[in-house]
Amino acid sequence: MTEDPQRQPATSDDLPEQMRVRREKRARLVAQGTEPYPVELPRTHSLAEIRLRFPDLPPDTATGEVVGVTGRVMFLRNTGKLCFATLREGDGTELQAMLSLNKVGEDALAAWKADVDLGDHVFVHGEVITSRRGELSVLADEWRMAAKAVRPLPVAHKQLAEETRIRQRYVDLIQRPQARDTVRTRAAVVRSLRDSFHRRGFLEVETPMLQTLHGGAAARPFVTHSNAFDIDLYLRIAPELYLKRCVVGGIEKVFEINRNFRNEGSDSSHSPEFGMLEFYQAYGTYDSMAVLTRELIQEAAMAACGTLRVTLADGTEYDLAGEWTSLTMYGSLSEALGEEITPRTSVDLLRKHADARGMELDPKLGHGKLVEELWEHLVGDHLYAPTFVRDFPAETAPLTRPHRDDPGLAEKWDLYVRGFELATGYSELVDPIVQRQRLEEQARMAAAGDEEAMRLDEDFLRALEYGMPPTGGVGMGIDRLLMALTGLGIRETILFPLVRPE
RNA sequence: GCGCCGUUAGCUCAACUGGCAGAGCAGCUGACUCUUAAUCAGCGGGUUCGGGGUUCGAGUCCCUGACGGCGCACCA
Repeated sequence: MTEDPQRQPATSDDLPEQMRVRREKRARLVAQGTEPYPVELPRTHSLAEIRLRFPDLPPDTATGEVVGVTGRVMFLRNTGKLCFATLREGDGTELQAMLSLNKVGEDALAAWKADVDLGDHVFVHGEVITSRRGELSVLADEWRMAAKAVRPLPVAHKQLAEETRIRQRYVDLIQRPQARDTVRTRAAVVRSLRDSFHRRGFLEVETPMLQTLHGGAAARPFVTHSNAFDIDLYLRIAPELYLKRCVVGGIEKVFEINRNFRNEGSDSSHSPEFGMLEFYQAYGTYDSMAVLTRELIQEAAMAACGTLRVTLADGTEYDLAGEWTSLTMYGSLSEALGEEITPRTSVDLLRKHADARGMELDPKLGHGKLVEELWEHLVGDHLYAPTFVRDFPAETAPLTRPHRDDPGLAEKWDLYVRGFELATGYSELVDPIVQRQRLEEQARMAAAGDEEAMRLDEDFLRALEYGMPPTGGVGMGIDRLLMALTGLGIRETILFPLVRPE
């Protein structure tokens, strides 16, 4: 490996002044035999434990309770003989440390002033008291460096630039309470989903991320290569075909929470890698799966927000309670167009409606895609309250069972929330002969250059041939569920979204 | 992929039709035993994203590249 001349170790002369100063402080600690990064500190309580234990002390109280605490220094107020610092621990809990000359001694006080910067982790040992102004504090009789920060924190009172927030999420997490809240909300949602499934007897599985064929969705995949097998592999775009193999094998209530990868553009609601939940239930239908989906989301909202009237990032309230609206794609589109649209409506007529609304659409689109495009433009983009949109054009859902009342329709719904698609559910196609025909058609489209068309997965078809029970299936974006519950963009719900290298 | 906007001190941002590159916070030195984004006095800190050009003179104008944001297209 060659050395990049730009990345040679910076001499201290090259560093910004503030980093140079902090490195010098670290070096001084080492030189005088003080470990700037000690392996262990005699911490007795978290800051939160102390706050919990002494919630309401009057000003100027001495408790007699002696503790050892740690925290990151977030504010410093050094006066001549009495110093104050605000310490913060990981969850955002803050506690004041006080260092007075007569308690901690002249040398320790001088060292505090000389060595401690904003951002350092410190250990403070002393009595729990309240200051004259009533601030709960630890009055130090000893302090130690717990971890010296050699890079200054950004100014705490200005919002970080969005790019910096994403590239240096660790700083965002230090500075911004909502960044920490989002991580906790996500954890609460994922945990709630797992709890909900376990209560209902579902089994969690993990299926391949590296696949020899990509399938289960219409999307362009990432390609990688196995040296040992000397074959190209795809990062999965969906777990669907493997979860169906599970159902064939008798795992009749199954779910997976894992990442999907799609080699497509990213924006405020799309990320190249995203969290996906898929679940399948033998003898379920798209109707029963819609009920289960609503329950999962409502339970997740209760777990994460404590209410079904969730408050979004912009302050508005969003109500997830009760039953949700349900409409059909063709019915709502007919209403929006003022003209009856059915699976038999001609491509020419659909295109005429699109042209009349100035929509520029690929001339190769067939009936199904045109209906979906028109519907999204006229109806979907405006659906704010949670809404199930039922009965899609059959041709755009190659893994879905034909509708029991109309073979031109598929038993498929999309759940729309705040103008975006949150989840999609199906009565799954289990007839191996029909499924083979559908996938052969997809393979012809792929051969004709459609990069999103599915490939013919012989092993999947072989599994279906052994007999798959009637099954309902659902896919739901985890990041999108977070977006629905918080009102944030997808790059805020993902802790470390993909960004170009600096 | 296309269009528009942006990139200036550690951080957040100013700088008029081209004319000495600034502020707040942070940092350094000093003062202060009850502060809360402490205060007061003083001081330092810049490859104005990179490369090229126009000009007596470029943060500013032109060309080009990188990165980012927004809109459109594709997608969930």
